[in-house]
Amino acid sequence: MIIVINMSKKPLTARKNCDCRATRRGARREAVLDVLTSGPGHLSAEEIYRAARKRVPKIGIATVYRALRCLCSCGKAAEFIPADGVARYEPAGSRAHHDHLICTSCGSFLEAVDPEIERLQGRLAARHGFRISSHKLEIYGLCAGCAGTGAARGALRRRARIVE
Amino acid sequence: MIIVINMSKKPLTARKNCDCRATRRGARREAVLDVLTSGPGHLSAEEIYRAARKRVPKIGIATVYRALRCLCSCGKAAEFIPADGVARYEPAGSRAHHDHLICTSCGSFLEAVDPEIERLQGRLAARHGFRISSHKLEIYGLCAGCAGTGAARGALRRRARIVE
DNA sequence: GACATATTGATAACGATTATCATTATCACA
DNA sequence: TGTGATAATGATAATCGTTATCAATATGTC
Repeated sequence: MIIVINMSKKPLTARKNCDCRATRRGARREAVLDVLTSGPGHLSAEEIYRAARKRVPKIGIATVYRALRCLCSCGKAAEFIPADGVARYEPAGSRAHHDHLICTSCGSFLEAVDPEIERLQGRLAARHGFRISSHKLEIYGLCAGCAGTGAARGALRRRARIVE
Repeated sequence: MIIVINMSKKPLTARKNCDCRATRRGARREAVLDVLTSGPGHLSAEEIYRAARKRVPKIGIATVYRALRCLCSCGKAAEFIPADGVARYEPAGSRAHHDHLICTSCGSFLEAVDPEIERLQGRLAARHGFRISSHKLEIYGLCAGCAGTGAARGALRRRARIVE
């Protein structure tokens, strides 16, 4: 009997001592990591693909997905999935855990963390005999820029379609 | 000029005085709501579809999705999307807001709420000039039942595939 | 150089969800 | 009680982000 780990789902634990085989056609994976660390952050795979093609024009979208999975599994990148279900990626490892404030008007992502909230989550879990491995806190609303200036109309327009 | 709200995305605000047209072929939507309120909760659309067919055998999956969207938009149901990206639904309206503790071993969902965490989220957002409209807190880990008893192996097995 | 093997790009496949469309049931009204 | 208007339905095609497949290619080892 052979047990094959189903790699279609990302492994939960990070690989140890993985360099994403940087010396073996590594330009691709280094390019993806480079896009992550030099870009604005919170990019989707598609956006990363477009940026990476400027560095490695022949790179394929499949390779980008493979690189992202590899980078995530060895802790160099982190994935998170907001309410629209499209995965977004950010550099990790050297960066601390944080939560996200997501603007429903302009789509911007703010990073924030409140140590007290983190601590209370542990307390909440303990109250239910639950052993935390990770958590995800996403706050949706209007960012400072959009909250004042006709943001509601902007948000509405984004959800409406003009016919004639 | 006619403005058509794009119904392909669920409206953010609940419809007012919507009875989901209960008197107009309402058996379908009532059946879906009935599955939601009588079932174990946190069901996927597919699971709701299978349960609803026991009540209305000829119901189609598209109608289930339509009913869920309608029920969500008028506040009778609530949708949330965990890390696997598959939407899950629960009855709403009479139920208070809560967060989810999701067991990565057995897949069970616990509901919990900590007023202090809720309050601190407001403070965190205010610190960034952010106006909250909603939030999503999901805590992943092992539930009380799985935390002790060989849960790690169970979780691994769920992610593995037996070949021969 | 020759072979084994990891990586790649193109593309097919996948799965959850949504759109389309002809059909059917219900409503308002005569 | 017809009758037309219209909303709801089921079957199914389409969509879209993501993953699997597979032949081709680049790299490492001997």
